[in-house]
Amino acid sequence: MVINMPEIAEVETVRNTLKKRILNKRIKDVKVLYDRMIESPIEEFKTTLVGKSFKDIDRIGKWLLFDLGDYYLLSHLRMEGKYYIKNHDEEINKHEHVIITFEDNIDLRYHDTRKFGRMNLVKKCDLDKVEAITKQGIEPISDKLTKEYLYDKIRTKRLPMKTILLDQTIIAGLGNIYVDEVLFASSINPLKLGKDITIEECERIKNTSKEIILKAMEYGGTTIKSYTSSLGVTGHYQDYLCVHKREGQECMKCHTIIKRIKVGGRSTYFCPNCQK
DNA sequence: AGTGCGACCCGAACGC
DNA sequence: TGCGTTCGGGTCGCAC
Repeated sequence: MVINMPEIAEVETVRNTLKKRILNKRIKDVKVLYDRMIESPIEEFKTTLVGKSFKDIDRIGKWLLFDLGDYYLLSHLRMEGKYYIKNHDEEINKHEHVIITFEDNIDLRYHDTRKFGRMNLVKKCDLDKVEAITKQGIEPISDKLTKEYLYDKIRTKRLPMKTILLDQTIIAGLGNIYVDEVLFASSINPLKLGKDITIEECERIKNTSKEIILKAMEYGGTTIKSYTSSLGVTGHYQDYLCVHKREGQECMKCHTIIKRIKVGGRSTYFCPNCQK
């Protein structure tokens, strides 16, 4: 099984890798093969990009921000979005939906099997009007993520912790896989409600989410080196997973059988003994 | 306001 | 190359 959900660590890896390959090259042409992927008007999207170049690539939560000088190209990979660098004369794959061609006939191609990813072009001065960006919470790797911040955000919520940790406006960047791992590492049951979480548990969440994400970022950085044709995510970090996708297997800590349940419509894996 | 849930997609897995 | 159905994943928008 290949797990390649782009969560924050994978997006960071894509960002770092793309920065080495596409910065400061003039964009010659833009093709959009699936219009709904682009939230801006298509013609405006194309004409704004052509002639410009990417000055830098930033990241906020799971969003990539391609810096065009006066504009940002915002890109969210959702579940299966990937970027490829290919020669312009290579055949177009049926899942390649946006093709950005540079003046040296190298393409940056956005590939998305599920067509869930989204792109948007915004003027830099309008970035503070894009709620998807401005509402992003604090990242696990940030020192601003404190137990007090977390406690204050969740102490009145009647939602399961699984759902709360998936809320990008509280902690930005955790997805279904890492949330399961964070809750296991914190010994917290995924169904426990936010209002019942103690400040000590908030500290555990803060510490484990940082550790897990830092480790995943480090691992993503090493994985990418073996990558040749794709700048997407290989996702070999399943080697490090303790509970996610391990239903029926023994818990690494206590040998209890890992269970799978649905929480808020999402598959959730946990150890019934370690996470009471 | 807070919470719940369907829609968006389509390949893989599953059921027969 | 069997075929129809179900599932899943992040996020948004709508209903209550």
